[in-house]
Amino acid sequence: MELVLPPLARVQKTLAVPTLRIREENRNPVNERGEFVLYWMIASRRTQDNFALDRAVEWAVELDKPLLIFEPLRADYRWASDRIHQFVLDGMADNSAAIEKSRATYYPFVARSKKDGKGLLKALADKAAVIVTDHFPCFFLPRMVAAAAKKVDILLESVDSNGLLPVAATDQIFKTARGFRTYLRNELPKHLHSFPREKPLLSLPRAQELKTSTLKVIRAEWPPGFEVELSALPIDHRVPPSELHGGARAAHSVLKSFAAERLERYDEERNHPDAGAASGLSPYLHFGHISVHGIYRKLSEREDKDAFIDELVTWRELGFNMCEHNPRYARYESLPEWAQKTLAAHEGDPRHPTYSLEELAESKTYDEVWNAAQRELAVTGRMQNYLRMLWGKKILEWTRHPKEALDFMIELNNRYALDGRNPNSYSGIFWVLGRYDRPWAPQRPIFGAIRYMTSNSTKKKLKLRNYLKRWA
DNA sequence: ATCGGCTCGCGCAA
DNA sequence: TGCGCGAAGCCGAT
Repeated sequence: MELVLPPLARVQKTLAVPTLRIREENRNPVNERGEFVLYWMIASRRTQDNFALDRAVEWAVELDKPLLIFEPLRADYRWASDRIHQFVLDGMADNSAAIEKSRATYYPFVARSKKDGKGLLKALADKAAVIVTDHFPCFFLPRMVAAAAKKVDILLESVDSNGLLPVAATDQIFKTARGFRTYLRNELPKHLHSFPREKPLLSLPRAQELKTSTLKVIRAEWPPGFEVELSALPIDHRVPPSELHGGARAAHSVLKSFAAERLERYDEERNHPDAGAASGLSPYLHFGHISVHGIYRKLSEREDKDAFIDELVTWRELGFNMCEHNPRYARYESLPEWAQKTLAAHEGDPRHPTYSLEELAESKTYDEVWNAAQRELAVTGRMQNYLRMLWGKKILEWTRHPKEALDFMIELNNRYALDGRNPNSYSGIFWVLGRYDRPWAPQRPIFGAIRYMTSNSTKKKLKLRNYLKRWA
């Protein structure tokens, strides 16, 4: 049975940010003489339904200081590309428009070189009273926040705006969706009372706005802005921008069309590429352009919401649970025992053909279904959900070792997928190798007891004629 | 089109 | 200790 959640109207709500979501990243004091509260926006890149922003507003009210929202985009992280940059830049334009209308000040910053931006956070911190940032338990973000916490002299808090369940609610690592679902049924009602504000910027105090002179020197050294020539940046230009427009505005229009046109068909048709019943929200969730709370707020009254809510909450937050509590979430060794054992028993099985990473990247296999899925990924930054599973299973079949399959899946997914570098991407990739799954008979070459999938069965089972034509 | 068999760890009931 | 059951499996029998 799915996870069934109540309509929000039936939930009594409070506005304070729950302490479970707040973590002190260092033991430094608040600087009462600081000129502003600094919100360092790194994952929840939005101005609505954002506990971290709410927390920053709480500080601004308490200290009666202005709020500075600093949203940086680095160039030096792995997989930085035109595609990822364009999506984040789209989001910055929306954030700029929203913050312009408020009492807060916006400081978007796009690094022009790999070293550009070094020292900027510290420079801002030296003028600030307290820093609030986002807690995102994946990719390079936890390391970056920990390093920053050491470097600054004031209190740095990170706030978890990831899910309906705060990641700190439990230390338990769930091995199955079923177990997690059972846990959520009991636990989630306790957390639905705390919702982030729909319009937190309206709650800012009347405090004097930030004086332009305060940031004069800093602005001179690190010019703010989000209008930038992508070709001039030291990022991967092989991965072109997606046709998909990023940002909170686009995110809400996708949510609107999903609610109006696709949700009612979602349960029945989500697996069929030709049906176009997917939500399309995953890229926006990844970059924080929309939140699970905002989505739940919009859909909670719908009677046909359960199948989607199970994806959005049970499956999505299962991945956050893993990344938060198992720092080795991206390692082969984090697979369940039975999976490692059965894959090891078949290490010596012959594989043919095998493909190189770049042959796969360029869709140069013999398999038309697989090539289509990979082409969709490479061109759009997305891949139909059922095909993602088949995509991974075939990579396992076509590589020399399951560890190479894992490396290739991570590389291709993080390079091309807008929603790569995210807990859910790792769940999907590791599911291919047995995580959250069970053994399946009969034992097969290469796979052992790992669930086996084939392109022929997929073709029989799914409506994908148009999809194949489109990506041929 | 639908069904059973394949297989095993987890979590709950007893 | 036993038992039901699990993200979307595959295959062959009916």
